[in-house]
This record gives sequence, structure tokens and C-alpha cells, in this order.
Amino acid sequence: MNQDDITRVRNFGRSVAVEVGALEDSFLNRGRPLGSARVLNAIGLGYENVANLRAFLKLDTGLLSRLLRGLEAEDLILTTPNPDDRRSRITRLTAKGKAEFEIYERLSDERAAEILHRHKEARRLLEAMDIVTIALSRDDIVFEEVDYASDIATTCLNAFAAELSKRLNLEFDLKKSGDPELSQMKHPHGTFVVARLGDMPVGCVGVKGNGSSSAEIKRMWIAPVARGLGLARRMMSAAEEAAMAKGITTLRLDTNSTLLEAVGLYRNMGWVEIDRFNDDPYPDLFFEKKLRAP
Amino acid sequence: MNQDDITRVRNFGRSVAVEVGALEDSFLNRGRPLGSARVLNAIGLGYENVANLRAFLKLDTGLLSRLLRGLEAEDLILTTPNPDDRRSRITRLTAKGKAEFEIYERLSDERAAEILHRHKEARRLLEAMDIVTIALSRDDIVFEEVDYASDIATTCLNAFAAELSKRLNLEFDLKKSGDPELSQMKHPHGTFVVARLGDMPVGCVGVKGNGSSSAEIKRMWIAPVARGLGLARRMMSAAEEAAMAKGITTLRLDTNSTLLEAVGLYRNMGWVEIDRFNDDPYPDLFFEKKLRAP
DNA sequence: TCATTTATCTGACTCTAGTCAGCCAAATGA
DNA sequence: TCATTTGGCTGACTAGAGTCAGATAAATGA
Repeated sequence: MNQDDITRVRNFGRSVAVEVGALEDSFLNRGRPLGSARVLNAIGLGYENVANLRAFLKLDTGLLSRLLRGLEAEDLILTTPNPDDRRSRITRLTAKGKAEFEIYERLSDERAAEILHRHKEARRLLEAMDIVTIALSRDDIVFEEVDYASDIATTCLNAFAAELSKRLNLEFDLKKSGDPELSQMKHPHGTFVVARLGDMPVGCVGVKGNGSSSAEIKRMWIAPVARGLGLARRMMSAAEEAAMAKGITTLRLDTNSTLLEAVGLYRNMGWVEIDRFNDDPYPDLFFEKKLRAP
Repeated sequence: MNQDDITRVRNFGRSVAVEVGALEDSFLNRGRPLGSARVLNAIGLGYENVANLRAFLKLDTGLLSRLLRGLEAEDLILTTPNPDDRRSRITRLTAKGKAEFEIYERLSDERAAEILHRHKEARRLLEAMDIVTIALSRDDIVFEEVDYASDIATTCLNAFAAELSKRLNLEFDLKKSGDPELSQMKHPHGTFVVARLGDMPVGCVGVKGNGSSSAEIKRMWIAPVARGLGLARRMMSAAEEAAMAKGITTLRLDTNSTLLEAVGLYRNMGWVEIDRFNDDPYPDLFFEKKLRAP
């Protein structure tokens, strides 16, 4: 990392700051201060509880309260006590508020579309944006157990399959084959974990269990745009934790010795090499890890 | 372009907005309002003339004046009348101001370094940032005639050579061969044009002249990260204008028929196919264009 | 039950950013 | 030379963003 690289990052920062400023200006053109617009936007996004709003927008209680009063006066929101806890309050957009929220959404969409529009190779620009987004928001990536048939899991599995078939130069259609393995990656014996940044899937891993104390790691995938951020390690940890929570004490997996980075990671994370435990043609290296409570 | 793509751009916008905000916060931690910090920064970058400062920062005369007074009171800058026009004023950093400016610079550098640091594949992240930077700041790209031996031209030519040799799978070392063609790409018979975004070179083109009314386009290159933005067209226009300014009335060039996009561009810009005019092995398609004042 | 905590609101305040009118001095041009 | 323009400054003002100290009412827990 040299001064030239740092300059590139700073040039990047400068140009996006201009873009961010331009979007805010276009918001101000609606005649409402930015603070109010932000609150309206947050409510539209689903932050209905005043406390959540405050946490999300990082605002002082007094300031948010006043901004809410302002939006109420404009007839854009309606605030009611929370029936579960009448100290706290729930705020919702009125019809007029929804309309106004949609206008802000459209402004944002239009700016985004305009950027894409003037770029002939939009795919490439989008991929670059994803790489930057994920690099900047790495700490916001969450790992969670989901059903392997959920939308986000399906997206991951399809991407995984596409990548694998491209790399191995063969057809590898998970959907078509029905994939009997998947059915073991669900409660109560197994599980399926995805990593996501907001709604963007960035990785997945399956724990295939059969009710015994040992299970297998399968379908480990990290989105290409999310590589280089140490996600694989976090992904494996998440899978191990999920397995432990299911009472699993031994995990095993198969891999290929040409995947040097992956193999290095396994060894580094305490996996030990074992004998071949299946007769799949692709894997040639097999690992096992004994789990124990931390 | 669909809603999903727009969402990706907007996610990008959100994450960089957070980053921009964090940098501004770290600036505020120096105890000085953002406005003052920005002025100090601009002066440090070389905007010494008050009018230039105002244009660069897009500030009102009154506001800038007050901010300058504030920095003066802090002993960070020194303002003197411009000897050439005693109405206008020149402002310069004091030693203390320089030190403070350096601190802001270091803060920015540190943030940038930190982003790179936590990314194992920094090359890939930097390339992604460049793509985004150029896409967002496309309108700030300037075309200018420079000496072919200048640093920026050399950077372009080396990149061009590296790319060509990679594509043709052969050694193509411009520096070593001394490249006699280059000497004709300078005043008074020829010229060399680079496109740059700030200090970042994004393209180049040479006009190789010999004193006659016709000249040749050579060494046309667009940085890979800058592709898809219609730069090639602007580059060619810049070259044609520069040639016209030198009294050149006919331009010609050679290319390869496999470069479909380039060939399409030439035809679209009014170039007509002519007979082979050299015996280089690589090109198989030859074009000419008659220039006339617009 | 009653002191304490929690969730929100209100009023009084500050600071920053920015606008606008008017001012002065230097430069410009008929 | 003198009216006009240009460049910058000052004073008076506004609005937005944010802080902070109570106040209020509901929930909580000994």
C-alpha cells in the first residue's frame, strides 16, 4: 500500500462526496429540510417505533421529537401510542406521507438510473459498486440461519452452482436434480446459513445433518464481489456455531487440494485431515473438526 | 436496467454516504467547523486567490470572507493584497496553518489506508474504486496536449504497450526501442493528447505529423477502468481538433478488423476506409478522414 | 404501594451555514 | 476624468441541526 493507492481511494472519496451532495440537494428541492426528509424516509423504510427511528438516525430525543411534530403538522405521519407499552410511540405514514415518500424514492431511483444509463458497461460498473459497498460495509454483514428453500438461499445456491459448473466445465443444475442433500440441511438435524448485507446475499454454507452427533459442511460459497474480506472464516465460524447449537460435536467436509486458500483456512481453523469418506470424483482432500463449547 | 440494478446503486450510495460522514466527523474532531476545515484544505491544495477559493468551494463572498477572518484569527493563514490587482487578495498558509493542513491530510490518508488495509485484495478494490470514480466524474475529464515525454504521457504509453503486448502475446517495449514514431508526435508537426481525471491518466492519443497536410493517428489508448463511458469518441474528437489547429487537413489510421467497436466508431465519426498504407503485420484495415473547420 | 426507570416531549439555548444589502477601494473604459 | 464595474468586506438576518435540563406519563420492581 503506497501513497498512490491512498490517492486513488481519496479521489474516490471526493467523487462520491460530490454525488452524495447532489442527491441531498435534489432532496432539498422538495422544500423540506434534510432532517425531516431523512425521518420521513426512515419511517417509509419501516422504522415505525420512535426508539428505533432514533437509533437508526442517531438523533437526540428532542430533535427527533421536534422533527416528528413537524411532519405531523404537514399531515405526513400519524403517531399513536404503542399498545404494548404506552410510553413508547408508533408512527406511520399517512396517505399523503406515503406519496411524499414515494417521490423521494423516485428521486433516488432516478439519480441511480442516470448513473447507470450513461455507462455502456453497466454490469461492470455495478460489480465495481458492489465490491466497494461490501468493502465499506463489511461490518454490517449478518449471518443467519434460513430455510434452504428461501429466496435468499436459492439465490446463493444458484450462484454457487453456476460458479461450480463454470469452474468444472460441467452442467451442475441443483434445481433440476432436486438435490436430496439439501433436505438434510434443515431443522432439526441440519441447517443452512446465509451471509447478507442488507438484502444482498454475499455467502452461504450448509450443515448437512442426519440426527447423529456428526454432520457435514456443504455448499460453502462466498460471492465473488465479497472476496478478500475474510468472510470465509466468519462463514465457517457461523456454521460451526449453528452446528454446535444443534448438539453436533463433529463436522467434516471435502475439498480439493488445488484450492490452496480454502485448505489453508481449514487447517488454520483447527480442521484436521482425515481419510476419504465419499467417492465423489472432484474432492481429493477431507477434513474433520471436533466442536466444543467455547 | 431493472429495479434490482437501481437498488445496487442505491446501496452503494448509502454505504459511501456513511463513509463520507465518518470522514467529516473525524475532521470535526479537530474542533473546527467543517466550513473552516474545507477552506483551510482548499488553501493547502493551492487555491490561494480568494476568487478561486470561492469558485472552488462554491461559497458566498460574505461567508468565505468570514471564514478567512476566522482562520486568520487562528493564525493559520495570512492574507495579502494581490500585487497585480490590489482589489483581489492572496491567502497563504502560515507555518501553523501548514501543520494543521497536514493533520487533515493525514486524517484522510489514514481513513483511506484503513479501508485498503482491511481488504486482502486491495488491487481489486482499488480498480473497483477507479471504475466508480471515473463513472461519477466523467464530466470532469479534461483533454490536453502534452509532451510525449512528460510523466503522464509516459504512464499512458507504458500502459498502452503493456496492454498491447499482452493482447498480441509479444514483447512490445516502447522505451527500449526508443520509438522513432514518438518524435513526430510533438510540436510543430504533431502532438500528443492525454485525457485525465485530476492526476489520473485515463487515455491518450498521438498525432504523428511530418509537416505535410496529412498526419496519422497513433497510440490511441483508453484506460481499462475508463471504458464504457464514450471516452474514445471524445478522445478522437480531441485529436482531430488538435490536428486541425496545426493545419492538418487529412488524418489516417490503421486498425484491426477484429476490433469491432473501434471500427464502428471510426465509421460513425466519418472515417472512410482506404487502401493499406503500411506493411505492419497487425493492422488489416485502414481509414482516412478529411478535416474541415466546424 | 411507591421509588425508580424508561420513553418521549418541551423550552431554552448554541453553533454553523448561508443569504442579502450596503460599503469601500481598486481597476476599467469611454 | 469620472461613472461603472469588479473584488472583497461587514452587519444584520434566517434557518437548520443539535444539546441539555427539566417535565410527564407509563412501566417496573422491591
